[in-house]
Amino acid sequence: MNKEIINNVITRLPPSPTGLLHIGTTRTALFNYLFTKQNNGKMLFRLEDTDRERSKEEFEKNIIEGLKWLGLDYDGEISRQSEKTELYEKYLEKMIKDGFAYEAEENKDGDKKVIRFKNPNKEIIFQDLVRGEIKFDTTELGDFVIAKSLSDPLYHLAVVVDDFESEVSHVIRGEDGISNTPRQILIQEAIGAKRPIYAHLPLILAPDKSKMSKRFGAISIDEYKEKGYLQEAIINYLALLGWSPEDEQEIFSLEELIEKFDIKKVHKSGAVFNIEKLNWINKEYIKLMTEADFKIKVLEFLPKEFGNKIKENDKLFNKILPIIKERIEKFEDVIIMLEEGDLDYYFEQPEYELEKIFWKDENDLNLLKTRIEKSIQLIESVKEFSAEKIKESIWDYASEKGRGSILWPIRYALSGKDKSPDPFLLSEVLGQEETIKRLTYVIEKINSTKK
RNA sequence: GGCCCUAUCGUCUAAUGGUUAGGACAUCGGCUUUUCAAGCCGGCAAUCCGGGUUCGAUUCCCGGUAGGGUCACCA
Repeated sequence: MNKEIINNVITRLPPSPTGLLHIGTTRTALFNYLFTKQNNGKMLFRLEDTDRERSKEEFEKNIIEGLKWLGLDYDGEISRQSEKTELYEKYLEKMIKDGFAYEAEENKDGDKKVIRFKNPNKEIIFQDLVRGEIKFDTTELGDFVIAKSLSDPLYHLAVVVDDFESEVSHVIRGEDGISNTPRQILIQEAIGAKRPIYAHLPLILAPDKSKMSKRFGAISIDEYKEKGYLQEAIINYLALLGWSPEDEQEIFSLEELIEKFDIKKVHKSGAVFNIEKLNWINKEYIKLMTEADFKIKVLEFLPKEFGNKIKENDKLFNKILPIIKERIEKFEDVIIMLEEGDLDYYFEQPEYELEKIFWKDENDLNLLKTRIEKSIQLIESVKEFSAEKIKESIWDYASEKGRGSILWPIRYALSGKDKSPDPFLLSEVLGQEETIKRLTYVIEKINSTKK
């Protein structure tokens, strides 16, 4: 890694509060953050809320809290464009005075006027950190509108003034900002602002390769949070969309990303968002969680009623936790486990039909009874009730009779499910007493059918 | 449609003017103590097409095609 530290880096995060924190905005924020941190720079945060109709306080809050949750901290105070109309007015007046802008009738019959930029109609060439040289003939842009009135500035004007006033050195934004760049450069030249260095990031694409939109399910960070994705996993996954390290490492802490990220190695083409890979990464992070953290998170996702049941059986719950950990890739899956009845049987004797307890096409009740009785005997003899010891006690017998013939019924008696953890682990978790109780229950069931 | 951008397995990607084109996710198969999960091992799978430059191109150039972005008194 021989990237040189760039001095006086100032980047910015300019979301407009017209929607929830978007996954694309987040990725842009992340790349800005990584670039800024590795150069010891500052990342400014400003809300582009010049559109008062669409800007909402709830979105503002959502974006700020989302970034905080992800750990993407910005420097300094939040700046709001809606609070700086005098500033823009000053620039507008100057531009008009200098002949770079003019007031114009909006339409033939309009009594309303707008302020247009006087387009010099020239070719703009700019260097992009990820794309190289980009050329643009601004003629086709015409005299575009930069403000509805002196006190009502529009996006392009506000962006340029703000970046200039706050001495932004690097503009790192999505590829959809490329076509805005020539306009903004034109305005920069008109107000005598220095041109920042641009880097346009490839877009995150929906599976059909189009820009991520509402058509694609989850696009707000909130939704991922609600589904039980961890912030580290989201960050990690997003970092790998459009960038890759020099080696084949896949799991990174934020610190490692800051160290290894290289904006010059950002790709040019868009990347399809792949939930499967996110799931995998999330699971990797779940594996890394401490038991205590994992427990808190599971409890957070479980319904209250079930949570209460668990609290009364804390020791049992602690034993189930590793089983849950192995089976989920995001915390929402805990709810699925619960709904599918994969949690209940730890806490209460499961109900099931006796026929289901037979291994494959066996069907001899007497034989089953004998085997269960023998199994009970063996399990009763276990002193140290661990999965390993339980297995030892019953292994020879099971091998002799056919493992499925013995182990399936035991497992079924304990879980009442076609699918579950293995019988030894189940026994250990339930404890010797409960295990024997559930096996005895089978005997009772057999006896009652015989009558 | 104009302008701009892009093009390696299904997806994220690595690499190089000469490689068996590598990895990860997904998928398929096997193993691991009966089912499941996890784990381990293995398989399938890609350089968009056509020219040119070159001894040699996936890599460089041009064209085509395809995909995407953008064309507001939104940001």
